[in-house]
Amino acid sequence: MTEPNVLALENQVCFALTVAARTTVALYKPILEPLGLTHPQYLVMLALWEENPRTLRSLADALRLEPATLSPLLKRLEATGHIRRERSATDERALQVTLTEHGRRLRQIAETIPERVARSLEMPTESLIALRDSLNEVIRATTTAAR
Amino acid sequence: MTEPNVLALENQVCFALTVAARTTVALYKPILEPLGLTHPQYLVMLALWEENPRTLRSLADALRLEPATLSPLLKRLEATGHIRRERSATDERALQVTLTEHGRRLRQIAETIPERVARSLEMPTESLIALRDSLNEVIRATTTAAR
DNA sequence: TCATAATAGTTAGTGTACTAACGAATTCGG
DNA sequence: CCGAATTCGTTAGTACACTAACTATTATGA
Repeated sequence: MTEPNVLALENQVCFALTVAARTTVALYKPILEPLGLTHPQYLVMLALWEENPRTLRSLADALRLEPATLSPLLKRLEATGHIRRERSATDERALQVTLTEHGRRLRQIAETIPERVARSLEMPTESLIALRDSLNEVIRATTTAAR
Repeated sequence: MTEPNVLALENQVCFALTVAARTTVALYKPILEPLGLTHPQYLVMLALWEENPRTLRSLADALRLEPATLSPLLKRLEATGHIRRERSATDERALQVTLTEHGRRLRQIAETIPERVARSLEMPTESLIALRDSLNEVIRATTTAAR
């Protein structure tokens, strides 16, 4: 019995994690391109389809992103006509993000995306749900540890 | 029984995947900082500790990165004294990457990292192995689909 | 009330990661 | 053996994602 190599690239969860994230995002690229969206922008749209006018801070919390990361991302979404950015009337500090008519309409097309992606992953639905739950466990552990 | 929202952010595997990758990489940051390494640079070192003089192309294949991504990354690793970059004697096109004495020595310190990270994830080893295997399944599906 | 603290975004700078276009070296077919 | 195709890296340009430092606004408390 040989000593397992704890430093072997293929044994690292973090390596599998970063590669899987990259290749999965790449899978979305040709699907999202016709909608004029990148993958992070698509996640912003998902958050807005759930709750429509919401602040940058609210989006940053939901997406687990820093406001500084989201800021230029939202400017691009405004430039492509998906959203409007305007100061909140009640709190001048807050940036209110609102879907445009175009942005709202895109939802219908987007509704077919999850199934198309799941199909190309060629994994049973239960496996994908188990994977998602396992990833959420990782997220919980990593974000509480960072406190 | 309500219709499950297929577009809900929390239901997306791709969202869990990107967040988990980001938060896990963030976990490595304070650990790798004393070694003068970022996380992608650490992965390069893992690949080099497995096989020492190897070409940029070989590294790119092992790390699943484009040569264009790896190129500036290797220049930084050379600037920090972890590796040497030189043309192969047998094929002038190939860039041979070799660990420096410092780079080789770092391996001993690095050997404690996987256990430290696994501990802070607070997940049983079998769960982590299952997660890694599941991620590798995703990688296989996404990369063969891209052919 | 008025200085101070907290909160919301923005900007600047660093480091991946990708595609596309390119130059240089090698290989291969005729 | 010589021109075309292939292969190997590099460069340029775009887009995230982060930290740190900053402005502006609102809330707090002596």
